[in-house]
Order: sequence, then C-alpha cells, then structure tokens
Amino acid sequence: MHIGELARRTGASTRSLRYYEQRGLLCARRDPNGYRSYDAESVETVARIRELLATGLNTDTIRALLPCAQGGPGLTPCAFSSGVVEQQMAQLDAEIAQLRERRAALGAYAEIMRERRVQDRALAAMALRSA
Amino acid sequence: MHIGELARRTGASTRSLRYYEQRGLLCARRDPNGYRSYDAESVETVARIRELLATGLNTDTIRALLPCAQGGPGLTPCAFSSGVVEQQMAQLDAEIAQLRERRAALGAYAEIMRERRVQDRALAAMALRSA
DNA sequence: TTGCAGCCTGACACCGGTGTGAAGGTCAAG
DNA sequence: CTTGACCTTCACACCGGTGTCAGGCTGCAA
Repeated sequence: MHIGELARRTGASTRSLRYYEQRGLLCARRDPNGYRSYDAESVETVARIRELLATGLNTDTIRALLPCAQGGPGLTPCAFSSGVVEQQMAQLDAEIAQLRERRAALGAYAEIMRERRVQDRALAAMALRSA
Repeated sequence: MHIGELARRTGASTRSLRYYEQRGLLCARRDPNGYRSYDAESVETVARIRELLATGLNTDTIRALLPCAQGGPGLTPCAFSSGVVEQQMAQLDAEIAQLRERRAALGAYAEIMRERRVQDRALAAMALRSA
C-alpha cells in the first residue's frame, strides 16, 4: 500500500503521514523506486496515533506510548506508559482548572459591566427627571 | 515616563509594551529624540491589558474591548464589549468541555491498560503454577 | 572623551500539527 | 510519446505573546 491509499483509508493527509514518520511514530518500507510501502497494520497504527493526538498528547509522548498501545484492540500495557497517561491526565486537569479561573475572571468583568450599565441607566433616568 | 520605568512599574517587559503598542492597545507620545513617553494613566492601562490577556483574550479582542474597559476601577461599559466578553466566556466553556472529553478518552485508555495489567499478572501466576 | 545605561527598529525563535507549493522522479494508460 | 496521477524531498506559513540579539542613537556622569 502506498501513502495515498493509506491516507484514503485513514483520513489522514499524506502530509500528516509523512510527519508521523518523521516523528518516529510510523515506519514504512521503501519500494525500489523510493515510494513508501505500508502493510495492513499501518491502518490500525495510524488510527491509534490519531486517537492519541485527539486526546491532546503530542508526538513525543505518543512515540513513548505507542509501542505499548500498538497491537489493535488488545493494548499491551506497561507501567511506563500508564505513568505517561496519568501524567497527561493530571496536566489536562491543570489546564481545565486554569480555564475555569480565566472564565471566573471574565465573569467578574462581565458582572462589573452589568452593574455599571444598571447604574448608568439610573443616572440617565435621574438626569431626565431633573431636566 | 519612558518605557523602562513603565516596565518597572507594571511588571511587563519593554518588549511586551512595544508589542502592545504595535497591536494598538497602548499609545505613547514621542520625545524629540524618538523615545516613547507615557503618562501616569498608562500604568493603569497596561494593568488592564495584562488582566485581560491573563483571561485568555487575544490582543485583537482586547483592542475592541479596551476603550470600554479603560478608565480605572470604574469600567465604562458598552453593549458591544459585554457581547465580546460573553462570547469569550462561551468559548472558554467550549474549550473546557473539549478538555474534559480528552480527559475522558485518556481515562478510557488508562482503564484498558489497568485491566490488561491485571490479566497479565493472572496469566503470569498461572504460568508459574503450571511450571 | 570615555563609558555605560537606556532607548530605537528589525528580525529570528519558540510550539506543533498541518496546509501548501515548488521542483522533480515514476509509472500505467491512451 | 504524451498525459496525468502519484510519489519524492525541501521548505515556508500559520498562531501569538514573549525572549533575545544585532546594530545603532541618546544622554548623563566621571
């Protein structure tokens, strides 16, 4: 299977597939003409790479994780990889907390603006009455 | 006040202050020698810019928001700016939801790995016993 | 006059996955 | 042989606030 077909089967662009190879996530044999040649398992591997990318892991982390996560639905586990995953989960928790803080800070701004608007309306009404 | 002193007073780097100016968030008069010259209000303005940056707003949004948010502790509100803020809050909500999804997906991976590990241990124990 | 601190502009680097384009080789079908 | 699809590598662009460096001007003090 050449790169175009793998792209079609996985939904990844050829650009992405070459990038995965460059980052050491995916390997390909080469035909005598230099074309990349993939076996059927590669479809599975790419699917797994993209799952992990979608969770926010970067390619470095996935490279460490992939030897354990490969092998289709039966993940071969190792203590190291689960540590990586749990570390990433902790980081996601931290990011979520940070976003919540930002949201709260913005909420305070919105609240202040709402109050000001009410006060302004009241002031405007008073001005009208006194005029 | 020159840029160095403003930097000292606000905690922003001179690089950042020049960047804020370049993005239209902060304006400075120029001394005859070309040096930027700031008035006392700029300290307040920079503080406000950095508050908003810290909430995750980008400089484009802040530029739209700043004319309303300026003026010290009394924010001058306008319907437009509150719309911007609420839009940003909605986006933060969406990002939080997305991070939660990622976390859940990773959690599923971690769970699979934990189960496999238990099974592996059981298999190893059986192998030991039969040997 | 020398030295140093402070200012100026302009530009590259970062991160990280992907889009895009150039310039060129390969191969099968007409 | 030509056409067109498909492949190769190399490289720039994106986002966005900031660090940092280069090369040069200003201004104050010794």
